[in-house]
Amino acid sequence: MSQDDTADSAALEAQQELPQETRRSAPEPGEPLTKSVANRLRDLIAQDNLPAGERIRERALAERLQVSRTPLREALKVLATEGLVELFPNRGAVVSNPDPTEVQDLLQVLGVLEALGGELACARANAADLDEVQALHYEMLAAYARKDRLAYFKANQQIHKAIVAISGNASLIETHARINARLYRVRYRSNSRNTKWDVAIEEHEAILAALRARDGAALSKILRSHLGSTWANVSETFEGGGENA
Amino acid sequence: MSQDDTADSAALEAQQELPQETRRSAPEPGEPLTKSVANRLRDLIAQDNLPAGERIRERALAERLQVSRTPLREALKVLATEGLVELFPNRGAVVSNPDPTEVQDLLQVLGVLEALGGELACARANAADLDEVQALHYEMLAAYARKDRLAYFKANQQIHKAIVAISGNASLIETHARINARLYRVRYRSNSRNTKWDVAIEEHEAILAALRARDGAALSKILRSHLGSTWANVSETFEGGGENA
DNA sequence: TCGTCAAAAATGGCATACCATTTTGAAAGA
DNA sequence: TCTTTCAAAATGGTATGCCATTTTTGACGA
Repeated sequence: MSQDDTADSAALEAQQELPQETRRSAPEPGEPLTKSVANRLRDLIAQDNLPAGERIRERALAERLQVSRTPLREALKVLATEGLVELFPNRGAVVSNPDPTEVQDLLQVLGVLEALGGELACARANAADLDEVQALHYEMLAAYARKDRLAYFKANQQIHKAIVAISGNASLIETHARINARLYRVRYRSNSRNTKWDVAIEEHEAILAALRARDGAALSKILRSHLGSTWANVSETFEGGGENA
Repeated sequence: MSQDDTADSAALEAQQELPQETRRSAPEPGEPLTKSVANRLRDLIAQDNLPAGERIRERALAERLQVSRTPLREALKVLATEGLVELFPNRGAVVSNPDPTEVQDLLQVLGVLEALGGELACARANAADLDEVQALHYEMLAAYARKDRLAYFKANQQIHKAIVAISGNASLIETHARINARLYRVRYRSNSRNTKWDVAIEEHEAILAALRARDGAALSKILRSHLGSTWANVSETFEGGGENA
């Protein structure tokens, strides 16, 4: 596990900074335990704190999370529905570890979802929306300049999320987030290894331009092909080192 | 509730014939109760046997299904994740009843999913695939000729499902099915009321032609606009009689 | 040394019990 | 008659216990 050090240390960093802007340090009062546990599990999975491919022991994990098995089991069912874990009857749960084909499929779906998001965003964005995306873009450039991979990755994710959010289509937003969550770990690893940031930056410039020009068709096209580049990066990761079964 | 009779009697018919080809009469041995219960609930919801908008009593429903609350609750969490029911902390679950905006959003997403499905299907379909879709198309025409709304509806659904299935993209197939499930009830109602079958038939002819010609771009476009017609029908239903809160 | 197999331990599946919150409904007051 | 109140009932949330299945293990035999 030589060249994984970068990825792993970055993953360690991520333990403090949570994916997206989901801080779940404070479990709101009155919030059902099941929901809280599900959120915590999502974070543990995204940050690779719950080893992918390994069997999940309900009793042990329940104790670790300081809850009984009931809410934990309910949460696991939810995560299984979301595709983050797989359930094997009478044989427990395992954190999903998508193979290259699955990742490719997921990216393809994500592509058309973002394409739709971009199309709608061009039609609906107001000035504040555009400014916010622009701001996120600058944040990403800042992270790029500092070669801060984690910050870069997160800003990048937020830009795509923001564009989809502008669409105003609740179903699209939710579906996009769901697919994205399933890809999070893989893309994170890919990001921490990949060196070709330049291409992505250029594509993002084009994205910004199309959005500002409200050219829905163009933005749509760019966003879809943008995920093509993502696949190019991710697939390298697969070829490179497959340290997880 | 005058003009609802047609819809309701058709819904009654549907109680015997299950949506899609999902017959769950025989719960396989060894299948977890939670899964089985989730399946049964999906059917109950699709067929309007679980009144939309009404509060679900866990104890009562558990008794009705002859299981304890534990697997029922686990199943409800799953259905909530799928968007088929909504959970209110400490206040139980309710069968989701999408408002017009939600339906529009869902249809929009379904549109790009089917567009992608069609594109991929054109590239991957083999002779048998094409023949099967053609067969389903004829079945639909048969139902049309007999004015058998239920059969027509189901054949229609199956055609779209089949095209997406040909894509071979597992994530797409799953996401498509998930969104479709959320629209099932609404579309069913719309189908049983709507009189303009002709348009849909024509569009389906075009779909078939594009698929046979393996014209991915064309099929993609048709499928997306096809759901525009669906929205036209469904929205009428909303304007017409809103018998459910 | 390796494979087999049965007993024991561990695990997941499900039911039940108990608690906190919500809902109900009847009595009291305006 | 319409509110308000508050206690009883019902409901959802969580923990625990038991059972069936699976996994482990170590003794036995090839």
